[in-house]
Amino acid sequence: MSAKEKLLYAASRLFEEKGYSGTTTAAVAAMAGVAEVTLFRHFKNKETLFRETVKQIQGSVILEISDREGDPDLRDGLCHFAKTLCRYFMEQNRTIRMMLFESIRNPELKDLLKEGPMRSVTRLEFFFSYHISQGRLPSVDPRIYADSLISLVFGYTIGLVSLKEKQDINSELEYLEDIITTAFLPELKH
Amino acid sequence: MSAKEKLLYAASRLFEEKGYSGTTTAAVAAMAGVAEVTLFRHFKNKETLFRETVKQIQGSVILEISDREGDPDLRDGLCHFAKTLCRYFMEQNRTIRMMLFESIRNPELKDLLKEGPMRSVTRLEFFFSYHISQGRLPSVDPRIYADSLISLVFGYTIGLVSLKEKQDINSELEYLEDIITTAFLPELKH
DNA sequence: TATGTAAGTAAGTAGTTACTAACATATCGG
DNA sequence: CCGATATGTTAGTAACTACTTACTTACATA
Repeated sequence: MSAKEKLLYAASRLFEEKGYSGTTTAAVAAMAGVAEVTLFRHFKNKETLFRETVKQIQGSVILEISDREGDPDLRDGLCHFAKTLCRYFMEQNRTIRMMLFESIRNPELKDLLKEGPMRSVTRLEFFFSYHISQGRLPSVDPRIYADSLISLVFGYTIGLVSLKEKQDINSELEYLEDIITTAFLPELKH
Repeated sequence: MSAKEKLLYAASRLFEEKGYSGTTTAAVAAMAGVAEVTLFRHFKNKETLFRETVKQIQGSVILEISDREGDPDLRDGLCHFAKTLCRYFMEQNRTIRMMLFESIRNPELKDLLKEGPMRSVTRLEFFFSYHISQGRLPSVDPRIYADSLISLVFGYTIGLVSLKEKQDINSELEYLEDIITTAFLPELKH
């Protein structure tokens, strides 16, 4: 692993935990096991390091949720989608929370934040428009369904990790399934 | 206004915008218009100032959402609740995002975060159990309904303010109403 | 053998940061 | 009016912070 890679890896862990101003260049270099001056040879300044770090964090996001797009069972597809998204938000929750905060002062981070969730909105829209075309849902703008499911899962997961002491992932996923079949599109239940 | 009050007010604005490590005691004192040493006479250290600030921020939260608890119209009550909550999350979004981030390193902040949203969960539970008792909803645990509505509104609002460039509050509230009547409990629609 | 490249070491700069000490002044209740 | 309490002023400290400079080492390639 090159020095630059080591620095980016260390930086991602530190920025994620301590945010921009809580992270020092000395700490990043130390965690990467390289000299601090090497950091400044690869990155013009701390700000540049932060930006490049954020880019590669978000670049590593792979959402493997598309494999149910043509699922014949709407309810199953929905639950699968929700659970996958929930797991993703859980894994990335610290990065997300950090970026949610840093984007207050650095609005261009919004674009990077969008890349993750927004891509899933498009995916979900396809999913819903397919099921609408099959007559399984009333023919309204599929974006409404997509937005609401993503909002629901996002809110549920971030609330979960931010408020609860300890989480048992499996029981949380089960509860999420309950929520979806009971309150979200309950007409699906039977 | 006493020096202490001025300090707490300035601190709340700065911590909310820049977080803990982005805020300096000098800046707080300057914004409050008092000498920095006065800050340390009222608060043992920066950490204490932060904690007391956070306490009073959350202490000022008044949720006036209870006035529809016995509403005969489930759909109207729900929309009213959701909109009120949405407005609250919008107003408080920077504080919420800051605390969501700071609670990564300072887990005791979770308790303070809970006070706001959690109180509304209880309120909502009453609302739903009333309508369940009236036979307007299937008799499941009302907490499921409460959790999902709060998750939905929370996720929607935080997503909104964090991703969108400019928000027109009224059209966002309308869209939220669409979401609720279309995707959340759609059986209410008629 | 010569040269370029990536990394290290060591030292330092200029500014910031949380926090303290000592002393002076203002304000206010009794 | 007195005395206590609150606040200001000034100065300082020790550590930290982002970033720079000058020079060195190791290795690969021409």
